[in-house]
Amino acid sequence: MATIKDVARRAGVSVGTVSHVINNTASVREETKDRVLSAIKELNYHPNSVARSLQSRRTNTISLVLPAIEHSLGEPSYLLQLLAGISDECKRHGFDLLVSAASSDEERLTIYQRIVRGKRADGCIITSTKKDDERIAYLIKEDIPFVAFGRANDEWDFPYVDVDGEAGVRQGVRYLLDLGHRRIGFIGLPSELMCSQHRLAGYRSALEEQGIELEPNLIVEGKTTKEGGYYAMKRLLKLNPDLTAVMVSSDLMALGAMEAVREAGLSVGKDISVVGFDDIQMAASYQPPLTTIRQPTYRIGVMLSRMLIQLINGEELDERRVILQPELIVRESCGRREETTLSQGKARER
Amino acid sequence: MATIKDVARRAGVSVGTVSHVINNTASVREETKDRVLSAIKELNYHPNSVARSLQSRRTNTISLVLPAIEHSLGEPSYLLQLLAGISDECKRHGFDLLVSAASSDEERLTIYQRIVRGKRADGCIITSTKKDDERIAYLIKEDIPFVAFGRANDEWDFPYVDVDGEAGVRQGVRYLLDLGHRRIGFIGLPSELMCSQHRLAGYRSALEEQGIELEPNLIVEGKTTKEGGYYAMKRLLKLNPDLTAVMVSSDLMALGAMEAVREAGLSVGKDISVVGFDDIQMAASYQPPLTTIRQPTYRIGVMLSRMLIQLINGEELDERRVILQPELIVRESCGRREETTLSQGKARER
DNA sequence: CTGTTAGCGCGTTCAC
DNA sequence: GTGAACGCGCTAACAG
Repeated sequence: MATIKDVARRAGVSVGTVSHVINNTASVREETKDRVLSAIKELNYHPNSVARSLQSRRTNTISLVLPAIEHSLGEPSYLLQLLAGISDECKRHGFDLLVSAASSDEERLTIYQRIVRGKRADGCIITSTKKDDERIAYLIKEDIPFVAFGRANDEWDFPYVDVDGEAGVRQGVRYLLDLGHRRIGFIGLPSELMCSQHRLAGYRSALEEQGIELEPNLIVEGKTTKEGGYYAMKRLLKLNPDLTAVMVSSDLMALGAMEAVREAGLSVGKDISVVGFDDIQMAASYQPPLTTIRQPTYRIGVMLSRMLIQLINGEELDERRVILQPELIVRESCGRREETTLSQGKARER
Repeated sequence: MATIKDVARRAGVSVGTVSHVINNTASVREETKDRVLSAIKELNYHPNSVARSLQSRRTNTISLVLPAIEHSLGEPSYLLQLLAGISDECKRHGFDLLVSAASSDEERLTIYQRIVRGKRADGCIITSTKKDDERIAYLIKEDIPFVAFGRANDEWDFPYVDVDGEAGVRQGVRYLLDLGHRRIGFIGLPSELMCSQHRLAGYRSALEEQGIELEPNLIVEGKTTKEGGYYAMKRLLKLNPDLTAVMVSSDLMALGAMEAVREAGLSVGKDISVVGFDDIQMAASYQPPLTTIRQPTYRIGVMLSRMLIQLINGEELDERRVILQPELIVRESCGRREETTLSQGKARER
């Protein structure tokens, strides 16, 4: 492998000159520049990025630690879109992306420490934040550039990108209200997750707008799996025989919920309208296709990447806290509440 | 940030000694070793991996270029599982993983060149091989360590991992034969793809085993999308009114095929049995759940990673060409061909 | 404009 | 057992 010295020797100049023509860091006479350029070509020379990094104290690399991929298969399309956004924006700025997968939270922290202290990357992106996320505590303490996907504890001040889950759910519930539904259930996420509150708040505010009183019986919580949605829906149906619609906090759970609806001998979209959240890939292919709230996952990735790189470059951030708006995707899992539906609803009280 | 010099000064020894205790590269007196160790701790010192890489001419990093992620959403779970396998095995060997996404083939090549010539990684993994893959040509020419997921041109000799698509399809078709089906269609992939031939061969051999003659009318080809499967199935049904089963070369296409079956007023699993290939996440959740051939994607990732690292370490490869066996996953999209089905099949000839 | 040289942080001889 | 010195490939500062 040719080095800068080889090029210098071949072109009959010094290494300094070669460096200058490579980096445009000083004006070099046309003729010598040409000599250098052709020497580079002949030797098939490419600067060694490691040596560059050592000298510049920059790796031009950012790090991303994914949550245990094999276990989070609930949301593969989501992770991949995020990755695509991050990666594309990295490319645009000449950065590389170091990806690791961790199975536990402790392991994630270990990885960050290794990567960041070992100077393998200039900064990192963290996802799935928790309220008192120890990674955030660590990164702030060590003064390491990072951007988070998701909010956390209000005490900490750090740059993040998040989706407006409240507005998203509000849109979904408003849509159900517009279709004439009044008995609308809500299936929430486990409360330790940062976003569960936001989504519930959206449900609340949509109902309040219409002066509809909140009923505890209409609100249940489930695990973030298909099964979680299934059991949550069963409970909901049992508690509320007159239910005509449900807002579910995640598509995966919505899939389970629809199964429960079918099992109860009811029809999704006719007897019970269902709205999900995430717009996972399966949502569109399911029978019936699921109406849901789409997160701009790719854009989130782009924003995360862009902000982190700005941070690394010492630039001022345009916005330190970015909240992106989700979008209602109307498909076929919802229907207008007809009078007949109502009587039918009563009929199944047995 | 503390360097090795700081540690040496603090411990009252030379940098050489510090290096020795860190890397266990020479025996050091217990007492001095302790002094060094505590100096390391006090200074919160961590070796700079960039400097190490420069010195050792090794980055302990491998590179993976994903196909245009946002476009290949057909198979998100597949990519993620592969990534998980690669990443886990990397971790086991102390390697990091550099991930990039490329939208076109030319871009992929560019990325490999940049990463490999710039010595950002010690080797790379390539996926979705083609018959005359220019990346393979390049990597062989430049003598860069790499492992491919998928076979290619027979002229080239390089290490790869692949799935035995032929055996997989054969299993699927045998299963259909065991259920009594005789008029079994085949929906193939675009022929430029390396795996399309293997899968077709599996179909052929399964039928030949039973002495069933091949009929060109039963074999169609489609694009690797849901729509591709949809149109392919329509053609198949039109050409063969007496069809009772179909082997589809990809789950995504199988989903489309099932839609076409439904649209023709037929029932999947009853009138027409369908077998897919891949076991994408949606396969299990679909109505009806799809019987399919599962690729050991995670294991493939592990193998790729392990082989590449062996290559980088200059070790002899246990196997240079690894073929992994896929597995038939029986779900509900197939049924026994009853006599009634046959008459029903005739009935729809109009 | 171009050449020389001193590091960047570390591993590694080779003396002692 | 330990230390001094050199080199990995490159950039940058300074001379000329």
